[in-house]
Amino acid sequence: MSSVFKALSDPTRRKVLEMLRKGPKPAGELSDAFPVSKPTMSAHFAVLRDAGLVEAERQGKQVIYHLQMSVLEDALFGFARTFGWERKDDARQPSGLNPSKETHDE
Amino acid sequence: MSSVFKALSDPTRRKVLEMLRKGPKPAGELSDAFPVSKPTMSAHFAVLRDAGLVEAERQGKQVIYHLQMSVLEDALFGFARTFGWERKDDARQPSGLNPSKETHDE
DNA sequence: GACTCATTTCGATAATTAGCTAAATGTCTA
DNA sequence: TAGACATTTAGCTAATTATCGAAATGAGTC
Repeated sequence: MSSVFKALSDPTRRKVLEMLRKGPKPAGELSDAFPVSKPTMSAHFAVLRDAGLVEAERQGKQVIYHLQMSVLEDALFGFARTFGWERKDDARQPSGLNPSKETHDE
Repeated sequence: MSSVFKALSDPTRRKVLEMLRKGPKPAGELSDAFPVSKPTMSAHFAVLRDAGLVEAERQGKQVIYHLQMSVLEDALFGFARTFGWERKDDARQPSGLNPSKETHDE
């Protein structure tokens, strides 16, 4: 959970996630949208990957990044829920499913 | 917005916010709940203050910290909304009120 | 196999962070 | 005003972060 919020604490990374909202995109296309070097963007991707917020899929020469909505969802609303907030259309699995979903804090 | 997520990226600070959920508490009482020094906790409070997530009120010798729910709410759901999620009982002000509410990103 | 393209890894640097102890500040009480 | 108490500031260190250019890797193409 910390790693997700850490990932979200950078505006570049938040914008990357927003770009991926519309669908998977190659690293290069994402990188081109920001005024920093490719290696720097690659480091940002690594932070997002480590937080589980995106997944990388090699496709020929390119690496395609996919947004993992559920991870974002779980962190955001999991935390919000401890403050008594709920989201509309809460369609979480009834408990019993989702065996070891790493819900623990830290 | 970055500063809020940065503040939330530390488990100690998240737990402080959760403790404050039940009501305002003095710095000392909050500090005693964690296995780190008072100065370290004071630094955590400063991060939370700078993010606007808490406010400090001097009351005699003590400093009482108050949770600013609305700031947490705005950051969490403001971001969630860019992903198409909504919160139950969304009672935000109809637009036109809340003149310069600092909604800009970064 | 050599070239090119897309991306990541390496190695470096500057800035930020979390933590500590010791010292300073602010406020009440005797 | 001298203590005592609650908290913060100062000064330090070790670890992490964001950034870069250069080099390495992986995958297709000629």
